[in-house]
Amino acid sequence: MRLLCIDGNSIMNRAFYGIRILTNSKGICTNALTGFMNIYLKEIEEVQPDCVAVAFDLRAPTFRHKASAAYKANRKGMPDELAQQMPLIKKLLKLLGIQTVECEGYEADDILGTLSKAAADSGNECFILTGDRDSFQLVSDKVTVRLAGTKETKIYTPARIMEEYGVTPRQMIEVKALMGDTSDNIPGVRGIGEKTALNLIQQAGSVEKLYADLDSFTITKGNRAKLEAGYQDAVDSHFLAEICLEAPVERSVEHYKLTAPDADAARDMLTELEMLRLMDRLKLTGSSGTSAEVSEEKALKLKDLPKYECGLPLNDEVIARMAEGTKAAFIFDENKLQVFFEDKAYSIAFGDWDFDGIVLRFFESPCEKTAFEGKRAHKFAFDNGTALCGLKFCCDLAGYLLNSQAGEYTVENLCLTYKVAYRSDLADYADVCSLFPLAESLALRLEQTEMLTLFNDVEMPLCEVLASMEHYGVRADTDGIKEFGKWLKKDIEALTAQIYDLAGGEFNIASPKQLGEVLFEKLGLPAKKKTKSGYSTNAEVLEELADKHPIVRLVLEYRTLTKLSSTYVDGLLKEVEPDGRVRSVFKQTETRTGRISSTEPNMQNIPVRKEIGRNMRKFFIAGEGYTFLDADYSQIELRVLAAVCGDENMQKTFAEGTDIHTMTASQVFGIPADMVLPEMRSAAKAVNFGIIYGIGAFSLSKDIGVSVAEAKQYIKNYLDNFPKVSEFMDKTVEDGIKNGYVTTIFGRRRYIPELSATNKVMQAFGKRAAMNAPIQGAAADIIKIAMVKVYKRLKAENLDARLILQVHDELIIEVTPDDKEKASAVLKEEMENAVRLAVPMEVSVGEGESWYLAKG
DNA sequence: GTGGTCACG
DNA sequence: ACGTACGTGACCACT
Repeated sequence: MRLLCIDGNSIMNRAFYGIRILTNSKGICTNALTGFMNIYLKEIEEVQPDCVAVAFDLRAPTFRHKASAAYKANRKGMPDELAQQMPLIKKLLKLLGIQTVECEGYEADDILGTLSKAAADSGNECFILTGDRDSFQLVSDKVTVRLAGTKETKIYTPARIMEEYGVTPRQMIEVKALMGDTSDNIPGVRGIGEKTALNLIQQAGSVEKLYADLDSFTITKGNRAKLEAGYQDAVDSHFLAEICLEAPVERSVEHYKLTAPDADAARDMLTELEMLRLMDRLKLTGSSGTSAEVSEEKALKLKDLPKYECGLPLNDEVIARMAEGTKAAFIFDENKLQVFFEDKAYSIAFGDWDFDGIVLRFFESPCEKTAFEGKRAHKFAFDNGTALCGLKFCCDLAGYLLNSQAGEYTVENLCLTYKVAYRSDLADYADVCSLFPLAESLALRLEQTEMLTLFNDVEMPLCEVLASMEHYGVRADTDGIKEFGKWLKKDIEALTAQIYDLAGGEFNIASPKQLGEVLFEKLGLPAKKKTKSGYSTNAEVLEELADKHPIVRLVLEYRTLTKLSSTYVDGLLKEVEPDGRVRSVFKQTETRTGRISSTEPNMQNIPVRKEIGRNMRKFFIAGEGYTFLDADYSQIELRVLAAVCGDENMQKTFAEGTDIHTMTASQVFGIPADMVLPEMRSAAKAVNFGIIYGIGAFSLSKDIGVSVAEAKQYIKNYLDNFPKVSEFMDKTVEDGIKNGYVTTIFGRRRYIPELSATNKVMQAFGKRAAMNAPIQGAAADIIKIAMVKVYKRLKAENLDARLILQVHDELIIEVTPDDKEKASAVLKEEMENAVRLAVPMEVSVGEGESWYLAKG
């Protein structure tokens, strides 16, 4: 059996300091509870224990099993806010069927020690979950310590401890006896720190052996004196450092088996504490009308589905019954089509007679359709000169809206999450058989979360638009790309030779490791930053070294050219299809903010900022008899910010069409707009970006090359001058912490679990993500809405024009010269009027036969 | 498979 | 004392 022993005090402590104070409406603190349960649930998932024991300290003033009367007397008492939560966590754990253990006169550590030994002795596996390193001495073949740490849980086995400290787990006691532990009030030998203590124990093996023969070990004079002076301290500390393995607690592992929770009582308690997210995660929700119950009925209905009705052949006779008003669910990939219709699962596979014909006739049938990844079907229909009819619901898109960071949207995962029966025994048909009840459960959730409109009006129609874009693709000038590639390769060869020459030998310039060795060791350049695995050699570091040695410039140049050559020239040529076009895949369920992403090839990161790279865009050309229109939103994110926070000054600037960065500069620097210098404007621009990203003084200072103090001042000036922005950001973060998610004005949600992380760095990240998501997300919503409208208008007006690319704030259309004026007007109009906000949206349109030319 | 780097909005 | 702006994807080296 697997026993998970948790150091309750230590984990509560970590949780408390990891999350800022949270309270319910009555002022009861809940942050440590939240943090504890987050860690607990994650660990349960990873460890999969059969038994769990949570140990707590219990201090009795009168009795101590350890000698020192002053033992831990001066350990800092815990703050009230944490102390209040201790009885709550104990109560909650009991209600959840988890055993808690406390023992008068013993610390949590002693209980962990006793239980881990008992478990190991009876042949079971034990995992100790704690936030501090005191328990390392307990590690053995059967006992693993899981250190709930800053970034993630670190796992300590005997080998890991040997690797990190060079001693055995038991020797950790000896080490601690020498170095002491201030937080545990173990004195240790005065003046001996961790390094020395480890070194001595590595040599001697134990305190006893060390003192038995101080002469036979390598010890510096000073340390020798310290050791001689501190003998008694070492002996006392050794006693204190050793965790007790004999605490009088129940030692049978069986005793700690997880039992069924008292769901009603737990629900009441969590309702009282207003910890609804946790309730949801513990799957305690649902006695009254939530999705769980509704789909429970569905689950029953699904189970009635007889197995033998799966896998019937899909033929025209069946399709003929799919009249208007009937409903079908389907899953399609290029190799097969499965359809659930009239309580039976039908199927046809590639290679079966008339596969394409039957698939297309099904797609054209007027029945109402529910699908999984319906974009594939749209694209297949377009590729075959027809269209998919009646698609009402894509489960993957619904799953994405409900939680944009769920990762993989598979039918099975969604069924699991949204409580729909999944019949694995139906093998290949399990997915399609679950689709209807799944869609129903998802639709209900969309309604509850107020995202049904976003789903029906934006994401569903958009998947057809994306399929159409994928269908058309973009024409690529392969000869042009190849020639550019040759030119690049020649330059790269010349650079390589020069670099080898300056380095005094050949090496792999593309290897950061080898490059680091050459620059910082062989050539002795000053190393600025380090990464986990060596010297940092990124462009920022190299840029600073550019004056120090001629090789640095060449390396930078080499990087630029090889990037172009490998990623863009070679990478792109691989993706060109026989008809001379590249067809990127636009992913609709990938980003956490609501943006779409582009792969194979990524058409959203084709170079533009520097001229050399920008040349790549000359090779994306309009098809024969067509030209490009390129439209982009001007400062869409700042406009969104101005609109949602309600700052009149910003709104006025956009309404009047004056320059936002100049206006910001005049506010930040406190001077009239006509006195703003170009440097000031560019600093203000950086501040504006920073605001959108969730600002930090350090990064801003780095970005614009001023001191951190100055950057701080800029930010302060900004927030003082735009108090509405400041309020909006505070409110957003607050909402994020309260709800666990933030939303755009269109209702798109982003859950931000990092906000309740135990780790400060992660939490800070959570806050920045919370501030950014409503802005980046709303901008994504707007262009998505525009795409749907543009698509419809181009069709309705019968223009020979089609959307082919989207780059976050930019749309590209391929159009005949005859229709370009009309299409241009449609593009501008629909983009600018996609939504009505407190500030106008401004769009500029360019035209040209290549992407390079069309983008003004 | 992960980390480093760099291309884009 | 640490790490450091939001969101992506592709390529290379290296384990």
